Amino acid sequence: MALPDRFDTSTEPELYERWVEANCFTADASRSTRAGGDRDPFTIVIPPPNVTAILHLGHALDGVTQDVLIRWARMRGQETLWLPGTDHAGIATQNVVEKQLAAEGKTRVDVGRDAFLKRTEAFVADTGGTILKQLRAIGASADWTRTAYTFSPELSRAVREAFAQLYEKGLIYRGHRVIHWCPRCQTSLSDEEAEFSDEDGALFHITYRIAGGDGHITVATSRPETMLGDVAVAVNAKDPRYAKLIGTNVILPILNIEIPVIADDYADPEFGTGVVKITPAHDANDFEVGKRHNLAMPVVIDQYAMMNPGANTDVQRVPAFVLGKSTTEARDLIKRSLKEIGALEKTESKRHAVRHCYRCDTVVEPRLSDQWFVKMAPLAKPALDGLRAGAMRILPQRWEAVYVNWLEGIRDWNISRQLWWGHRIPVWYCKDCDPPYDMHVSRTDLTMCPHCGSPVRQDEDVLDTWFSSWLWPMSTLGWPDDSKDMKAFYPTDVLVSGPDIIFFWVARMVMAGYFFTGRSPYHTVLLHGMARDTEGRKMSKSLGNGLDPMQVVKLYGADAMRWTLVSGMGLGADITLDPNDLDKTFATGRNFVTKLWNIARFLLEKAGSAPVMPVAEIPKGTLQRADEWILWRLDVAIAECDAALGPLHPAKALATSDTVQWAPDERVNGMRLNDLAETARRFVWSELADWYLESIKGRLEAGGDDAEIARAVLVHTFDGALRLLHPIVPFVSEAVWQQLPEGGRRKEEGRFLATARWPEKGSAGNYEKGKSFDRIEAEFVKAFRQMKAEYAVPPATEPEAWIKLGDIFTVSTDAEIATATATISRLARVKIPGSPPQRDFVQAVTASGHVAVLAIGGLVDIDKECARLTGELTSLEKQLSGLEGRLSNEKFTSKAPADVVAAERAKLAEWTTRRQQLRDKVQTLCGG
RNA sequence: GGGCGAAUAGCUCAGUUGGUUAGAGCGCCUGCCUUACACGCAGGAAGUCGGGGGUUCGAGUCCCUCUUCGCCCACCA
Repeated sequence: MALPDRFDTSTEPELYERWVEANCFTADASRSTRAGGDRDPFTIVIPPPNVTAILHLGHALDGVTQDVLIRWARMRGQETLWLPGTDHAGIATQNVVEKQLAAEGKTRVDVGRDAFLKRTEAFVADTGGTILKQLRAIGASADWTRTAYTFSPELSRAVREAFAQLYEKGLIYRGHRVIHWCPRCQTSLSDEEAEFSDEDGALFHITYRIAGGDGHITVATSRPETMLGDVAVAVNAKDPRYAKLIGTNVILPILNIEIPVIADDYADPEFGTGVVKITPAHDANDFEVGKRHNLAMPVVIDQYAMMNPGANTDVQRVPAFVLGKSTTEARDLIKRSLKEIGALEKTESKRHAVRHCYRCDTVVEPRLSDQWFVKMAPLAKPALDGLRAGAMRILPQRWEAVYVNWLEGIRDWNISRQLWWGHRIPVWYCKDCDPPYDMHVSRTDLTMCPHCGSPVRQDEDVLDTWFSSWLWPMSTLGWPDDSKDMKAFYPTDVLVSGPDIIFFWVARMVMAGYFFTGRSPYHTVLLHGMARDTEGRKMSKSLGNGLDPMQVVKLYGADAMRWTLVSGMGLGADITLDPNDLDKTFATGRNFVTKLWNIARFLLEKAGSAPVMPVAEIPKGTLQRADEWILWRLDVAIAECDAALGPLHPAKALATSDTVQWAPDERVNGMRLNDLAETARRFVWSELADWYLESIKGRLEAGGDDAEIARAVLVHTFDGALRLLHPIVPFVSEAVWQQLPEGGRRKEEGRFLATARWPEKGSAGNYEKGKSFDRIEAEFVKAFRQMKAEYAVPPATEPEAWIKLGDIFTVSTDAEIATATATISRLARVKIPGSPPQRDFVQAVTASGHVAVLAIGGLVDIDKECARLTGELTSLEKQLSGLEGRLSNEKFTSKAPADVVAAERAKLAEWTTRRQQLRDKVQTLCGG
């Protein structure tokens, strides 16, 4: 059957549907060895994208990486599960819907909580999940029968269970403190959600007069507007400048009220003036100081970051001239006012880190409020121990330090959000009960108080989105139930993600895994890099430098994109792509896919589709040297691909055991997808297509038994190549594989390459002998081609003479090759041998054992050829003398490993021979 | 203020525990539309591996230092 000229990428979706219909991606829990089956499980849970997200390049990178691993594991015969799903994405989704409302001139408060939730649900039902369809388009071989959603009833149940368990063990508590508050989103944020960025600001030096005395002290602050909430100034007790002031009062400018000077180690004598103003309600550190000294905590900034009096305001602390102004306006007004009353000593400009909301980039306001927290230190310990014990590894390994550092300094996690879209906190309050019965944590909804029967009301807040995400590897498999999937697939194997969510997600999942199941949820964390543009900027929607993966799929096909991404990205390294030149950026992948397709076209057109004999059944001795060579190269490629991907599991991981441990020497092995790409490419293109395929053209045309052998070897090796390539380019490899002639292993397997077996080295025999073909390639063909190009031999020149060199191709000793080389050199004296085009080379290595030599006597430039040969000889002699020096150096021979020395000795012999050959050549051609 | 990463051919990047003459893709030059492939074939040019020291028989690889970029963390007002 003839294939079309090009791989029609518009057929990719059809192929995908066929895989799905054949259940290629559906995992069977009962086949897992953990559930009594006969296949080791291999599981990856997808980092769930936001339910309303559209696929961007980051997702594509993440998805393709996982898919390569998943497809590889599947071919390795594992019971493979890639569990897909989405995240309800509390703040992000709520923001989108709020924006829609804003466009209609409404706020969420206008529509009310219930209506807002209905609307958001409808919005998610309508637009959500787009990204999952897009993942199909890039070939993601996920098990869609298990698609999960963090806000589904099942996962919501897991969330409540987790909350309840943590609460019951005293690890969840309600705290009153200063937290990060986003005035736009109107919610608190965790430390991780409030991201730092450096901004130009100023340090204001403000004079506080000493009450009832002379003199003043100077306070430095970057946020003068908060002085309205000052209740004290702090100095360090060890600071001699201020020691005698401790216990006295100073006068807070503008408000003209007296506040005490207190001693606290928080004041750093080295920084600024050594005096710190204390605003307990609007700064997390000041809050701690305030608690230590039992200070009042007047609120002067409201939830919208406006200057307004709030709780604990003992006097009218917000004067009319700033009342109702934003903090930024207020900063200016206060500054002006301080200047007027002569209290502003100076301002110095300074860059400082300002926290921003990670969702809307609004400057975060520290705010005093009641929130729910998770006590993290007890959870962090097993996660640290697990990594140290080798139960888990992070690749690239340098990120392990980041993980450890964060866990060691971990702080309690604020998990309550003042949002509507999310898991409502499963706490009910009873008005009629006295403490401690006023608060009830429940796994089921409560309508009445379990103690007094009074009506109860549920906590208004919802949980941080990440509180559901951190359960993902368990909740998606059925936890808290002892489900079939939990048994069969938990713990999972690899987690693939970007390093930007180590804290948000990766580390927290490990903590949850240990706390709720006693085990790490995965043994390997693979962190890939990010996509950047040619200026090194991270690709993002806001910068407008994004690159739409769907556009790439449309233009070049999913495989071309996958190939470009995989082959272009080293372990953990960022990838640079040019969003303005897609043709150039994806040329690598597009060209490769086309090449693969064309090899298949050749195979089907020239070798036909009749069944071939299994290579292992070909009688010994009937294989040509080139056959053995390509079979040997396939084995080499298989070994290199296996090394690139490394072990599927730690060697010490027993499917049914609770202990998993990476040995130190295997801990950094594998996961080098770009090496897989490079090796497979080299094999199929540089070796199979460029050399082997060219060499058998004549044999195929000649027909007969030898043609059958060539066909069998061609089909076998191309089949092997397709298997190695399939994880990276699933579509084209599958499409081509479907057309391959029947024969050998393929016949016994299923209908899909997607579920065919990963090739094994040496499966068809031992072809080490094929190595000698390398010598032919290097010694003769290349030399011919070079000379031909150098002397500009017209390609159409007909071979004038055929020289019988059959023995050259049936022997491989150095001496015999030397003889052949000399023969050709002698000929060069009168007739320069130019290489034939590849087609002719084919004839050279067929059974005829002929080499074509072109007669171009008139073009011979003996001087030029002599110069070239002499140069080569000089260079070789130079290298040889270095080698001789090394080998006569006793230090080298005694200290270097034996195999290195042996290799050098072998090289010496080889080079010496080559030197002799070159000398002979020079002698013959140039007359000495 | 700490920590991490990057610096290798014009461009984008590989180079696993130190060990042949440092590789690939794209681009470039020469010649080819050779009956699978011009998204291709053959040949070629191109790198003092950021600078400087050091360890070693041997350094792109290990140590120190400097320079330039990038990232993360941190309660310094």
